[in-house]
Amino acid sequence: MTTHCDISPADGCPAERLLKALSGKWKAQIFRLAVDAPVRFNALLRQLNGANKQSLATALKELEEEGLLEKEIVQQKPLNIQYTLSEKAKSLIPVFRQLDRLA
Amino acid sequence: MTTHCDISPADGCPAERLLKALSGKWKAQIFRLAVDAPVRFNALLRQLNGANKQSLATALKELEEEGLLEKEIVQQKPLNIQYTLSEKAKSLIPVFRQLDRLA
DNA sequence: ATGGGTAGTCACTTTTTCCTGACTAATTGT
DNA sequence: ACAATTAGTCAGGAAAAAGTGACTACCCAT
Repeated sequence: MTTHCDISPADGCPAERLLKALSGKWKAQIFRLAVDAPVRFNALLRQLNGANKQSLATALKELEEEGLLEKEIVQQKPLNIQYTLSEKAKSLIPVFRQLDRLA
Repeated sequence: MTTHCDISPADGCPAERLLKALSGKWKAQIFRLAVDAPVRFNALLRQLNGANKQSLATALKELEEEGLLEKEIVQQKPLNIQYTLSEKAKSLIPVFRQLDRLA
């Protein structure tokens, strides 16, 4: 076994998992917006030109499931929900910046 | 504009491009194998269980187009082609390792 | 000349992903 | 009461990605 992380198991090393987690449509963009500020459903719908409810809902749900975004109900009264980057996600930011420089 | 790289243009920042370039099926795995040694078509077909010619051909072509892999004809006589990581791709390895640690 | 290796391509089917439009359910403003 | 906001869901269709099996073309060993 010469690879730095095993190849056989159903699905790969952490980096590969992350890659997959960010590979659906809109996901990378949502992540980038979330770097700057918490994101919200309808706001995203307006910001991301061409996006639709269904795809955004799926993207948000999956980003949450992968532990990159955290959903929080800010207010119940006038319904207000926001998604923020998890600590894990925040720790990835410098790495992505580095990628921006190199790629 | 608060984003660290512009959101509007057809397709995003370098990191996002890279992400997309590695998001097709088998691509990440091919990349990982190529880190250890040059890869070859039929060898990949055997190494990557479940992979098929068509998908590998596409993956290799696209990785090449994105400037991550370089195709070289080692021998013409008994046909022998290999794909190696480009310099750019090699420069990304430490970043991916970091990702492995954090993700 | 038959079988096996190299590296693919081509047409077609299946699977997955994405998009569309209608609908829910609650709150706020006019 | 009515429109608009919030955040979604659901069924169905279109589009994109992936897989299948047959085929090419060339080389080498038996």
